[in-house]
Amino acid sequence: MLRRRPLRRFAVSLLFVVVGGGLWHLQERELRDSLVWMGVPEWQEPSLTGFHRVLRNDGFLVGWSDLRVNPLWASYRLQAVESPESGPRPAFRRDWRTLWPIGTNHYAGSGFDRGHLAPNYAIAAVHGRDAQHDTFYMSNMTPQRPDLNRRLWQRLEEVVMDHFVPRFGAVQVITGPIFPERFLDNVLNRVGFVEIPEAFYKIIVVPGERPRALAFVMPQGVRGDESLGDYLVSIDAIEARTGLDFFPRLPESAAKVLEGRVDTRGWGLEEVANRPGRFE
DNA sequence: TTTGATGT
Repeated sequence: MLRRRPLRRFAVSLLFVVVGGGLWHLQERELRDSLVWMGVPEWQEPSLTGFHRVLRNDGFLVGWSDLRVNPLWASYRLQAVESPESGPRPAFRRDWRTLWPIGTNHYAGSGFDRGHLAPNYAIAAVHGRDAQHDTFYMSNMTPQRPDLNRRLWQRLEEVVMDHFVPRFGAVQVITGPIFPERFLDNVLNRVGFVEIPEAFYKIIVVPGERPRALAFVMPQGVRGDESLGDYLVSIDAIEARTGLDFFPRLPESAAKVLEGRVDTRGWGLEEVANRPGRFE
């Protein structure tokens, strides 16, 4: 009798681990699903450069690559709010989850900005103060040239929050960096530990029965005053350059329609494509 | 400052 007790104790412990772990997993999946549309992005084929782990933040998810020392994507939902406000700008923050020592001065003197993926203003306005703080994690930053970050990219983010969100009521955004095709060609092109992307993508989806999407790719070397329309691409084109599958749960037939072409009808892009930036 | 870096 006494001899069987350790075994029983082990069985009970195992039960707790399995049930508890299962519950945790379910809850985690639910939380993730609430922050993405049609599934968490996946890599199309197993590869070192595609590997990422998901960092969950307040209001947004980040796919973190320990190899590129970059966020490969950030995903968040924006819905219309009565009076969008962001409050004062928080300080940048080290993120210990990255393991890599990326302090807030990591980009100093490099000629690159600490460019947000999940944006400060829109996340703050929609998801509140705690979420805003999370956008200042260094794990949400990637090296961006100032003329892109402060001008063309800023204009795009402004159009998303001030034009698309009110127009459609809610949108899902996925955004991230694009690296040269061959990993080794760019492996030493870094700010400290952080690999420097050659371009950035942003995908905006209006969820619904018949979802619509608009997608952009913007290279580092812009002036900043270009028309947003010059950078329209299909989602397929972005998947080809990143190796990611952005909406793994979207049925194939729907994906073909949504991802295969550029369709600007109904977005009113021409009204805002040349809107000047805020800081020029 | 709806983006940031720089310098004190």
